[in-house]
Amino acid sequence: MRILLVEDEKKVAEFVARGLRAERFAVDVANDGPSGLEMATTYSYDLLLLDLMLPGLSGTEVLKRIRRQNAKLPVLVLTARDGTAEKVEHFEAGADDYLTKPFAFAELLVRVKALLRRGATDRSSVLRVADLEVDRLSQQVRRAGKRIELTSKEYSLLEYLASNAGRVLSRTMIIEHVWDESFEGLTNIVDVYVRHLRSKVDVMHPVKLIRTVRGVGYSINAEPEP
Amino acid sequence: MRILLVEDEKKVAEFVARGLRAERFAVDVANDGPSGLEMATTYSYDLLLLDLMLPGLSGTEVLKRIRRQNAKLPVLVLTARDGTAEKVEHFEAGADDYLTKPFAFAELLVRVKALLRRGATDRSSVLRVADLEVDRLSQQVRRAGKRIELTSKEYSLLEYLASNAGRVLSRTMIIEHVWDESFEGLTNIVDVYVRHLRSKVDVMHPVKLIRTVRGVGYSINAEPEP
DNA sequence: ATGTTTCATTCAGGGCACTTTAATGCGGAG
DNA sequence: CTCCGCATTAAAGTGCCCTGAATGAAACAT
Repeated sequence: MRILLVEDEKKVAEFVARGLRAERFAVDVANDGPSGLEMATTYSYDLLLLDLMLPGLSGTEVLKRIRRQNAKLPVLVLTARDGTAEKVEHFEAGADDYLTKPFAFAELLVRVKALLRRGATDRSSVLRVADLEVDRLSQQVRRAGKRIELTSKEYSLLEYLASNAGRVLSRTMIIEHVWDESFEGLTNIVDVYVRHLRSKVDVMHPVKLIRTVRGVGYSINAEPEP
Repeated sequence: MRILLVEDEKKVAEFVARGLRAERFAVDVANDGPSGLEMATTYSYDLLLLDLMLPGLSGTEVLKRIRRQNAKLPVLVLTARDGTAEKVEHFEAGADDYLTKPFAFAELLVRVKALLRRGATDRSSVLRVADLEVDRLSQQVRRAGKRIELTSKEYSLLEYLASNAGRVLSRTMIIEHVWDESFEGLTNIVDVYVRHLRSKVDVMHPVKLIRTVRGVGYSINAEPEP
C-alpha cells in the first residue's frame, strides 16, 4: 500500500512517515504543495495524507486540483484549526476525513486503516488463495496453517499479488504499487523478490501458487493451469 | 494502566490526558466516535472515558457497541447535561459511572481510581507472559518467581509490551505511550530501553521473551516463533 | 553547598539483515 | 543455433539495530 504524505513540518513528516513505514506502508513525502500535487498526479497512491497549512499553494487548492484528476483517491486531511466552518470547507474540497493537530499517531493509524478498508472492494481483512492466508491487519501470513515470516518488501509484494489473485500483474504495475517513488530504469528487483517469496511460500508445497506468465508478468492462482 | 479517552473537544482532551499521564496512566485519545470505537476494540484498555457529546456517531451508540464486545471494561461517561432521563439512559447503555461537565480534574481522578479499584477485584491486575509476572498495582515484576527491580521508564515499557503481548509494537507507538512527546526527531531511546529491559528480564534465562521484528518494532511473546 | 548515586538520554561505532544490482545459467520459440 | 525472457546466485550497498560509553538531570546524603 502506497501513501503520499504532504507536510511541510519536517519533524511531523518524519514522525508520521516512520510510524507508517513500520506498518509496512510505502510512504513518499512531499514538503510543499506544488511537489505534493506533482507527485500525486505522477504516481499512483492508495491514500493521501495532506497537511492544509502549507507554504505557497494553499492545501485546499492542492486538494481540489488532485480531486480533479483522481476522484477516488482517499484523502485524510491534517489541520491545525478546528472551526466548524473549516470542517465543512474540507469536506467540500474533497477530504474523506480529517484530523486536527496535535494528534496521536495511534489515532492517525486507525483512520488511515479505516479509509483504506473502505476503499477496498472486499471488506474482509484476510486474503485467501487456496491454503494461503494473508491477514492484512496483523500482517501475518500462513500456508496450510503454518506461519511464514516475511520481510517488509516480501510482504508488500505478496499482499499485492494476493489482492489481485487470478489477475496477471506486470512488473511495472508491481513496482508502482510495492516500491516508492525512488525507482527508475531497468531492474530485475521484482524477479528477485518473486524468488524470495517462492522460496518461503511455494517451495515446501507441491502446489505452486505463484505463476510466471511469460512476456507479461506474475500472478497468484488458486488453480494453476497446465 | 491504560485509559482510552474519547473526546472531541481538543482542549478538554489535552487537559484530561495531561493530568492522567501525570498520574502515570498511559492515555490514548480518540477525537470522535468511530475511531474511539475502533481503538477500543483493537487495543486493550483498563478504562474508558467517554464523552457523550460526539459529532457523527452518538456516544451512546458507541458505548453500546463497545459493550457488545467487552462487557467488563469499566466506563466513565462524561456528559454536558444532567437530566434524570439521561442518567438512566447512560446506565442502561452500559456506563459504570458518569460525570457532568464542567468538572474538576480532582473529581475525575477520584472516580477513575474508584472504577479501576473495583475492576481490579474481579479482574486480575497481574499481567502474565510465560514465567514473567507484571503486577500493575504494586508495579512489581517477577521472572520465574524472582523479583526484578526496574526503573520507572523500564517498567512503563515492559507494562506496555506485556499488555499487548503477541502484538508487534512499532517504535512510534512505544514512544507515544511510554514517553509523552510526539513528533520528536530521530531518537533510539526505545532501542536503548529495550536493551536495559533485556539485561534485566531476559539475560539470565534461556527463553528470550522480548523479540525484535526488524524494520517494524518489538513484541513480547510467550512462545517465540521459530 | 558539595559530592554521590541513580536514572534518563544522546551519540557514535560496528555488525548484520535486508535490499538492490549485476552477472551468469537455463530453456523455450523461431 | 541463436535470441530473448526468466531464474538463480553472488556480491555490493544500505539502513537498521545493538551496544557501550559519555553526558545531563535529578534525588539524596554528607
